[in-house]
Amino acid sequence: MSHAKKKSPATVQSGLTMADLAKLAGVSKITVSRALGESPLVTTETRERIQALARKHGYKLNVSARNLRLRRSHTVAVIVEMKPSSSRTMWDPYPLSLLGGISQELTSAGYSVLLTTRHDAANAAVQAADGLILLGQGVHQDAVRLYDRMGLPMVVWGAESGQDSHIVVGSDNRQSGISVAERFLSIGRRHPVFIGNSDHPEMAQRLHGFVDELAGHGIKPLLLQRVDWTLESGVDAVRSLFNRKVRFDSIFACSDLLAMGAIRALVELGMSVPNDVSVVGYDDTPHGASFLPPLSTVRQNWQEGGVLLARKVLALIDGQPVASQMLPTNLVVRAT
Amino acid sequence: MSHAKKKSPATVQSGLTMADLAKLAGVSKITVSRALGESPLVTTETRERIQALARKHGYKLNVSARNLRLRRSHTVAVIVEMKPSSSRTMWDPYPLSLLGGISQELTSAGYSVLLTTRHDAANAAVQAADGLILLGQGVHQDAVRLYDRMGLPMVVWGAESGQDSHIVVGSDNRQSGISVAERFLSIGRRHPVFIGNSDHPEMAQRLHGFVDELAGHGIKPLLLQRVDWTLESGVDAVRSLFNRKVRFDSIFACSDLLAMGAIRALVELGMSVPNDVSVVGYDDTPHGASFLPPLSTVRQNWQEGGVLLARKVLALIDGQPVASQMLPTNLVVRAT
DNA sequence: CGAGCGAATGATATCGATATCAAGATATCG
DNA sequence: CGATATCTTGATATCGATATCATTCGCTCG
Repeated sequence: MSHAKKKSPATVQSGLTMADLAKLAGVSKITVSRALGESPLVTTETRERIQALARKHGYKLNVSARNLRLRRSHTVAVIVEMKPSSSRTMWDPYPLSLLGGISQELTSAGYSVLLTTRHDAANAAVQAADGLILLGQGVHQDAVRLYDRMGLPMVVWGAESGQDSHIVVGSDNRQSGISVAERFLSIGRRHPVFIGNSDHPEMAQRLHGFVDELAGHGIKPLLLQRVDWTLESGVDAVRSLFNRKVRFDSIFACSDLLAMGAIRALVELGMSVPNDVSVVGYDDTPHGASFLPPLSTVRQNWQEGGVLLARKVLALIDGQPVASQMLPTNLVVRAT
Repeated sequence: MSHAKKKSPATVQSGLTMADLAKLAGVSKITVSRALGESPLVTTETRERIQALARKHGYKLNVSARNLRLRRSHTVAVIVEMKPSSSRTMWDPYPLSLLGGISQELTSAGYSVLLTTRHDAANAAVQAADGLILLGQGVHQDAVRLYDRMGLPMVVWGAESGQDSHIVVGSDNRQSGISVAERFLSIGRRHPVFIGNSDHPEMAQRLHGFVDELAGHGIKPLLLQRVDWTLESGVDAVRSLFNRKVRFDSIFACSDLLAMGAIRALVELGMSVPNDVSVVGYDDTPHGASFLPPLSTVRQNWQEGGVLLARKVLALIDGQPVASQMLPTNLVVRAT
């Protein structure tokens, strides 16, 4: 019966199995499996013969079958927080760069990248994943905890919260805050303002670094809480400072958009950047570099972050010990 | 022998199979399969009983096993062109929005989204996919052809080239060009300039629409070829126009960055926007909306595009007839 | 020269789900 | 009331790869 499968080789879309290859090579299935799997159990000669045969006939491994037998999916699920509207995350470039790094690293390790949004993550395929990478979960610590309970190897992009059981990879937000503070101090600024959302873990870290470093010099910055990271929000923030007649000479904004908005408002209000007020943004977006005046900002290395995220999950899957890690950032000093 | 598997239910990580469920319910595996698969072949009563049991014990379908048996992967591979450096595609927001739409639609149809970069696409998992979606392949028609040969259902984001065998979904670039032309004509502009890369299929379509519509009014726009879509490139373009003493009164730039660069150069050269020169950009980036003056631009609906891409692949996989489709764009008239 | 050893290969069972066909239970009809 | 149609369930084979144990063959060494 099983010999009755006479598929015309070109008709059926590459329906070549190991059994077929085995017959062609005059060996058994298992030998084919070993030959293709670089097992040392077969002669170099047979291995090469079979590999050549496989190449010639365009043999393709059936991933499902292998995964079934091996009881692993060779898949890492990447869960991205994507809000449906034009909110920040949706427009921000960073997930894509991160994704690039992740995809590159995982694929070259023979893993697949399964992309899902937070809402869909109950998916059977996600639950079958060998590991999990969470992106953009910043505000949703509860979501993180939810996935944590799935018991899978998991790495999260974001800020270290100290109390979490999972591995975190992110930019060194705290150090960023310190660097900006140092910069402000070095150019003699004494009345700094921080614009951002302190409820957001990553921004909170920046704030802490900023505050702590300044405190060492007896300076207490003003926190201007802003939930939106839009340009308008930056404009608005500076106006409110002005209306409240607050004295300030430097601004650390948590996004380039906020920073540019702030600068615009400053200029409108007759102040000079950077003479009267220094401004530093965050993210090093292309707009910032071309802004007038060119924006000083903090740059994160997304690509490398993605690679690191991937390496950590793989190590976890492999049972190796893994630690959280924060990537250094660069303070890019331009004109502001 | 096969009865010897006594796994302690809590120890093994959710190692519950249909066979286990069957034993618990006192039925056969196949009945469980049918009950969970909403098959009409089982009584409503048993179906519900088994579903409840499955929920209670946290049963999880083994995707590999099902895919193996069904000879399909229930997976659509999304191949994204991601250049390693800080090139446009890397930073552009659009792939993420597209990805959002794709992921949403595919996941809710029970499919998985396999993310890969162009380089990794020889991957076994990709070749096992039931369908392919290509993003950001704009310039690389050769790449498209390569995947086309895999013989999988395939949908490409981009511009319709007329000679291709595959399905294309994209924004109606040609209509966009027409709309901008109409706009320029309606406000009495007679010396329009197009800034962009005519080698890029999507931009070429915009150019054609633009040129054709203007030709109907006896006007021939000037094409300013620019490979980079940066702000600097826009500045540079306008300067070169100025140096060549070209007369112009309107600019259609193929990206918001180009447009903003152009405007900056215009202002520097003492011209007024929009009094002397009208400018329209492309993409409706958040920066553009907040630009001073607020940028007029063409908006594409990425999210919807993603959903549409997904629906088309699914239809193709399903064997239904499918046609290419171009999504309408919106000309957002602001101050420029 | 035969026991014993290692290298290379193979036969079989198995991973977990579903298609197919068979069979038992129940209902319907003349 | 018996026969056939319908409904529900089950036994078995199967998808394609790999782990395990068995087997074959050639070779070394006492």
